[in-house]
Amino acid sequence: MEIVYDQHEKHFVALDCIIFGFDQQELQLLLIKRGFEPEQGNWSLMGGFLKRDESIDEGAERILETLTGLTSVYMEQLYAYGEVRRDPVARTLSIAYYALIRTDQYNKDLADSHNARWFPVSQRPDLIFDHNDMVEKALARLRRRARTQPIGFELLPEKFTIPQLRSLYEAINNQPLDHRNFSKRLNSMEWLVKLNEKDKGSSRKGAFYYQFDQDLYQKLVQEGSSFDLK
Amino acid sequence: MEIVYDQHEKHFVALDCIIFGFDQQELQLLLIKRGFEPEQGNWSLMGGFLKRDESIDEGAERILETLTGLTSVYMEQLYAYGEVRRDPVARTLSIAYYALIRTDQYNKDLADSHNARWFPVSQRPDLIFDHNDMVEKALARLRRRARTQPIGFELLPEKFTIPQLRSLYEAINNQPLDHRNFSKRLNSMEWLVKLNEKDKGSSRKGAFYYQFDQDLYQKLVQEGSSFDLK
DNA sequence: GCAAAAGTGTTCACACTACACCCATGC
DNA sequence: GCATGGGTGTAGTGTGAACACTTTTGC
Repeated sequence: MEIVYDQHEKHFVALDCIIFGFDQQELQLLLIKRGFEPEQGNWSLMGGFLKRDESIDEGAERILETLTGLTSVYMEQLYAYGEVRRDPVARTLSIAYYALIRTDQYNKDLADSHNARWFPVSQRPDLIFDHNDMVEKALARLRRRARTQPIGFELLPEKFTIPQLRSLYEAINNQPLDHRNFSKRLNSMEWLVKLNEKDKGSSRKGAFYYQFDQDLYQKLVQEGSSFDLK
Repeated sequence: MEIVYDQHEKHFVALDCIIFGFDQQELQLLLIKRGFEPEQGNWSLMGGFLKRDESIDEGAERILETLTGLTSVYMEQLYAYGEVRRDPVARTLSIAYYALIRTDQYNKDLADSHNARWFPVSQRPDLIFDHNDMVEKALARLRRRARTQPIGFELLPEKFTIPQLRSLYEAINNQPLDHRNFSKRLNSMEWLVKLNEKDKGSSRKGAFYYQFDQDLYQKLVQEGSSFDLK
């Protein structure tokens, strides 16, 4: 059957992952040091080639798992990069995905074995090929998404405090937020579940833990309410 | 040099175009009737295969030009589709693009020769493969973009009236707009240039023509102002 | 003079912003 | 008792939504 397409050319298709994390201070990026030419020794995104028997989503998940050991992670397709000479070795398309992971849950040994390291996004090194473009686009996308969809929680532990969440949003948008207004907005969100437990890590008084109620959120969305968190 | 990638598989890469137009009444979609198997006789998006010596953007432009004769059209990459069996003939990725064209400017003979036809988006036929998904995603993207970027003008003639523009926005969002509020908002936009000329086509009184001042808009954006048109 | 669409102004309510004070606790 | 971060309340302002009337012109 494939014969009818045989007049057309085939292409290498890579998948590159922009992996974001949060260390309670700054937004972080997981990068790998290339162990092979070209660009050996330089930093790049984690990537790999698409296989015949996997969808592109599956391919991206496989690559993320190879580096971090994680599955069931928030991941979203970012953009397809297809300049003719973007890869100097051979014509290769790349479909970029970005992922949000919890920095305390990935497999450090795996990451080490790939020479991976976390960098604060604000101090990331120059990357190979068009990977800098990818990171910038991912950042822009993350900023927009964090505003309109409840994805920030993917970067925090299950239980988090409001100051932690605020700190995350400050890191994502790289600007300070008024803590009273932020709390006020959050407290008006029905899907935010207050727990009877405090985090004493960052203050004497302690801050209450909260959880995101995914099910309730879904229900509220279906009823027409929407997420908007500046 | 290509040898280092030879262990990896190559893939067919298609480009599919969601082509939007506006007939002053409804948002339209340019579709083609398949002249070959599989799915012969069914409706689909205009598509084609990526060539070795063109970028994916160039490929999408080529395919649009093949059908419409148009170049320099507003086009944006939408999404990459890569389910393993999305194309029953052979494993083929598709990168979808959407385009906004002026329905009075395309080459009708070319379109006819491809068995193309305009459909109101609300009455579009069922499409082959995953093309329905593509159209839905394109519609969602168009709605969002039209709000935050001045791309609606791409669907109107150079000179347009405020009622025309409103009608376009009503068509895009499929909901009526208050004409006083719409005018008020528009009139507060500096980049809207009022001409000394009226369109008498749709009323006795006639409506003034306007133009979009691209240069001024760019300048205003750089000064930090932003576009927001509900 | 009347029908049909274009154009303009006002009011109201809500949401966002800015801003200041009290609370709980460990040392 | 004091320093540190957590938590709450209020007043002012600007933006968006609702809504009604006048204008122009061809017939």
